[in-house]
Amino acid sequence: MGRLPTTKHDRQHRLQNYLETHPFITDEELARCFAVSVQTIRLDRLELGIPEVRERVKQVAERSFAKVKSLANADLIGELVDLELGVSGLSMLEVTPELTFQRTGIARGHFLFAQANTLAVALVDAEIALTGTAKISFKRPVRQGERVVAKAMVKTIKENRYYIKVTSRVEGEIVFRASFVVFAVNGKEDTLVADRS
Amino acid sequence: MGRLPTTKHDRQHRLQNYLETHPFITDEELARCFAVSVQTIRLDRLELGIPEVRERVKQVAERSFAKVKSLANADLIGELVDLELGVSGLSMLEVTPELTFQRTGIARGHFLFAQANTLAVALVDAEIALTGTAKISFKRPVRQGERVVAKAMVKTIKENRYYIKVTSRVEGEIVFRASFVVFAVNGKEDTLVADRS
DNA sequence: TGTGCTATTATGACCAGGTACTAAACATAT
DNA sequence: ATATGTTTAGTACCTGGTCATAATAGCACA
Repeated sequence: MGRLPTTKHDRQHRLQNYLETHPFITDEELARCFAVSVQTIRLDRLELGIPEVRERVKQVAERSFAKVKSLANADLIGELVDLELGVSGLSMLEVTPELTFQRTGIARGHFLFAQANTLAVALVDAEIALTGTAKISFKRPVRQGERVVAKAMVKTIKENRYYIKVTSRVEGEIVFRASFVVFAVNGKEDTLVADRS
Repeated sequence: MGRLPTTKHDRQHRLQNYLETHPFITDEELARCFAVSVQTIRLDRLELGIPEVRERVKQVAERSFAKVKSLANADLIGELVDLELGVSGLSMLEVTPELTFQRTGIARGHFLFAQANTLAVALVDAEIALTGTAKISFKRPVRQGERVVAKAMVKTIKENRYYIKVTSRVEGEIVFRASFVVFAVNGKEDTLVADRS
């Protein structure tokens, strides 16, 4: 290699890193930013297989477009794999990095809760189901990459109150437990759902 | 107005709608799609104040980039407005459409839980804090547009266990209550956090 | 000292997807 | 026939590139 082995390699490295956090920057701006010519930047991109701005912007747009949709429309957290209305249900949740504390890689508790809660609510055979109370217990932390299987069972139904138990496991080991009281609301909202809108 | 009042107006309307669901389409493609010339499309965009493809793509990219970040990196759900470590804390959460059931406009319970839980965990003065158990109670449904204020108080600390109460209100009215037991974990993970990684 | 090698920069032709402007064709009501 | 609104066409120019070619700078090595 030449006499400036560090320089070029180093610059390309920094370029790559920089573009990950600033995907919307043009070659011209990059050139100014790295104090080299536009052509050098283009050569670097070529060698590194990095597409032009517009392509990068488009990629970001498409990817996060889909992501926002999937996150926003998630009426259900976790994938429903089995459901017998009013009786029992099963849901699976893959612990992706988004669900964890970045520092520790441990899943944030409320996602386990969310999985259990949405499953419990899904079990209820009514137009609208609202969680009333819950007792929950985290047995051990769940880490990135683990697959959480939540199993819900309806224990009792009294009037419009469903008593539901959920147990979440990772490879058979219990990681989370919850008992829910869920209110079934049909048609007009009753006193519980007293709101003035 | 002219003799084709429907046609033009109607086309522009459809154009606008179409672009909301397909923001990445070029004028040429639009022209083919609406069976008019490219110039007509450009005039329509001009009249409607719709920017060119690249600009639209960029907007989508920037907006949803930020959104994904804010959703994914939300180590904290809700905005922390006050915090006295180990004593008490206050957090606010604006109920946006993403947080609600689309059908009813009622906030999904796990977001209220998440707000309370992250607040409780934030209160703990330790390297890592993990929720152990919780009792929660939803007092009334919260709707889109409401602003939930969660107030957390540390009740007791026994060894590494924090007993924390959280009360969430909308305009003074209690909508949610929770009691948490949170474990403080410093340095090496102890038996509770028994994992084999 | 010249030769070779790499890295960098410059230059020009070309492209997509536009903007901005001018002009012409078309339809139709008065 | 003329005025009016709609649509289409054409041109010059812009940004942010690709691709190919060439010139230049810096240093090693024999």
